[in-house]
Amino acid sequence: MKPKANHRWDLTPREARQLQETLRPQLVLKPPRQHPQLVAGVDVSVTGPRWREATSKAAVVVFDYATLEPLEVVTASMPSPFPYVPGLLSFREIPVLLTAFQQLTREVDLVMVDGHGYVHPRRLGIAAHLGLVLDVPTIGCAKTHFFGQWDEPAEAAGSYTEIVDPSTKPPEVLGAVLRTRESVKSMFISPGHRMNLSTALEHVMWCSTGYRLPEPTRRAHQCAAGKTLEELHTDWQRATAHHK
DNA sequence: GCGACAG
DNA sequence: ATCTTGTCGC
Repeated sequence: MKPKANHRWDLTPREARQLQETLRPQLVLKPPRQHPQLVAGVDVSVTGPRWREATSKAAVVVFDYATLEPLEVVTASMPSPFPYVPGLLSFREIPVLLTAFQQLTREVDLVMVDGHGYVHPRRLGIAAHLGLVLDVPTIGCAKTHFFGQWDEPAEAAGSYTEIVDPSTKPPEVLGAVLRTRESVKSMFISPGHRMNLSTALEHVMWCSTGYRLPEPTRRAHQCAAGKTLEELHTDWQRATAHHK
């Protein structure tokens, strides 16, 4: 998969925020009609104390949507191009992700990103930004709160509450806090590009197979740490056999 | 000015 | 994100 609308990434924080405002109106908050065939999970890890000497490592894992069988794993590595700045995570993590995506032999239908999407001060979290660049449906799936107000959902799996921005004229619904599994810490879900909230929640629940993190994100995190496709496939076969 | 702040 | 050990509970 290659970028369909790439742009410069070596920007100052101020320029980066301006670019986010420029890209914002290009977001499509409507999902495709047909169900996805291939879903990908992505994750980035950064090593090193000072970002100018740090290395970014990315992993992209592709699954068959219907069975969640892992089909392909690609990784990439490069010097960290940007420091961590709240609100500008995409400028730190997307460059190495694009390098990984270019190695993919398949065109995926859906990408689940480790971070927020529409839940963002300028509605352009990393999931939304990546979706725009690749022109692919994306979902933001974050482990912690970043922006907006919300209440804790009930303990049952599938329970959720809305995340709203109270500063808008009427308060805008940005995403949802979702209990992916009973009695675990909830996840922060929001649409990225070519997606809406209700469909995003359905996809995340479908991909949540007994762990707090949905399978694509959980596996991508493991692969960024060195796990191979062969190991993922062995795990999948064991889990599939045990589930029958 | 103060607190919050994805990964 | 990363630095880090053992420990409580289903």
